[in-house]
Amino acid sequence: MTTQCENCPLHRKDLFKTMSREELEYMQKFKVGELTVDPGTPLLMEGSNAAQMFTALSGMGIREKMLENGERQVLSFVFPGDFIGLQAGVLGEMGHSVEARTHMRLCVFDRSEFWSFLRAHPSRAFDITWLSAVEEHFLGESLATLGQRTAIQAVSWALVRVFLRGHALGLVTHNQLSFPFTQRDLADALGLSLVHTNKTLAKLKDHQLAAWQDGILQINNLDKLAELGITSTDMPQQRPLM
Amino acid sequence: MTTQCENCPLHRKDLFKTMSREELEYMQKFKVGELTVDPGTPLLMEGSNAAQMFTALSGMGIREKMLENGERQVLSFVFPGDFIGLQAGVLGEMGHSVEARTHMRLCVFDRSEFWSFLRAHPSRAFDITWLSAVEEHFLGESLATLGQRTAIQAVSWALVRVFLRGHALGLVTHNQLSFPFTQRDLADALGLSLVHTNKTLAKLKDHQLAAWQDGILQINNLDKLAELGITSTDMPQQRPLM
DNA sequence: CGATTAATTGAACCTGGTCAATCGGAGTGG
DNA sequence: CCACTCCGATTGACCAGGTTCAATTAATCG
Repeated sequence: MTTQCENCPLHRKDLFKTMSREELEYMQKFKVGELTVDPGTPLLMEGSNAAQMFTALSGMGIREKMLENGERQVLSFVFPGDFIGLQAGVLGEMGHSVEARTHMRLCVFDRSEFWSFLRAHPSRAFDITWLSAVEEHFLGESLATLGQRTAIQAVSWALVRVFLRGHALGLVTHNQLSFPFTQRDLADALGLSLVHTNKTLAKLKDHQLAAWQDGILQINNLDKLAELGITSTDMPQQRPLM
Repeated sequence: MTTQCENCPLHRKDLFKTMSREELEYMQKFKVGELTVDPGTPLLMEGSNAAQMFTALSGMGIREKMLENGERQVLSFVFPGDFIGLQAGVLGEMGHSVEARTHMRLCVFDRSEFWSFLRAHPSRAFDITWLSAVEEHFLGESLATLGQRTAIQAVSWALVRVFLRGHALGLVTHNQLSFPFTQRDLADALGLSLVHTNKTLAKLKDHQLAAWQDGILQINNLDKLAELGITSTDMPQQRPLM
């Protein structure tokens, strides 16, 4: 039994642009079903020509890319509301893999109808482009992190970004956010070794800035953390939901 | 006197999808003029809400991002055919700056007409999304480079990518390509120090793999270089031109 | 209870950064 | 024409941020 789009728990959140009744109706038509997966389930494979695209409704995941020598780069963390599989949708091939890290519920769209959908609803084409531009923006920031920030700056930056995104989604209570990833995931996202990531996190805890244990990220001093990470505490702007 | 789109030297190149007469006509309408700039001219500023978007017709440039501590990250090199300013066009704010590195000629579009243009021509909306997805794909590769490749692997990867892009544009003669950037540009693109970038380039020259002097990049052994850079020699696929 | 996975910590080591000096070419002014 | 300056490239010496290796703890699970 799939949820009606009008009852979707996401599109009422402040982070997302409100959708008109009409928009909800044709999104409902575009939607072909729902998918529920367990932690560790691969959703899309790098290099694959997937037939489906998704919007994450709940749960979290990871976008990652493997090198031929076995090294892994984590590109970003997947949060509720994220659109997954755009590259397969337009390029016909994913440049990275996507994997669930928690139990996830996803809204499923059919790639074969993507083109006619965009053609019929140009405002949604614009929204897709918007999302893609935001992703590009974020990857640019990540690039600057790996290239120019030191380890402690990078970790601080990452925790701030994650926390703000979680906050915008209303997932933060008492400055705490569920962040169900491993230190290895974060290390591979920042291009740091696991050991050094661990020691850097320990430093942040010592300095009473942030603590991340048992899958819970607690931020004790967001402003100081942001300053250390050479970044701001601006909230993500409202974004469209697919 | 601006060039007619149908006489555009770019859209006949193999790298770009051929455009129908009809497409050429409405691109011609969308185009508001041409811009010619000298090396060093800033085209778009990070954080700005630019009124214009461009397609590079000739010359090369650089996309870059500054951190508040003064560090610079080069995101990518701009080649002929690149669309510039998508972020300003849809997000209303650039996440990076774009600067000319050579004399450049650019095709100019007006942002205020962007939305109505996309609405009127959904196939172009799709192409824009396609370009954005390719950019995202590339930034993902860059992230993997900064995060996972060693210095010599990173430099090799970069030279291979640049060379293949140049080759696809027909800019390569006798395995040589004009690559009018400084070692500092490359260093800031790869997150390496200038000194180490210089020494790494020297190694590649010693090993008879690639030489880059006086703005000319010469590749002596593309396959070996690609292998060292943990990448492939696949040519970029055909792309739309805006 | 053994096996597996994540986190943690110490110690040795090395890739790549920083500092500093030099060189060559291009432009500029006297 | 020469002196001077500026910029990019180059090289050597030293150093440190971060990696690698290795061992331990703790939690989960069949």
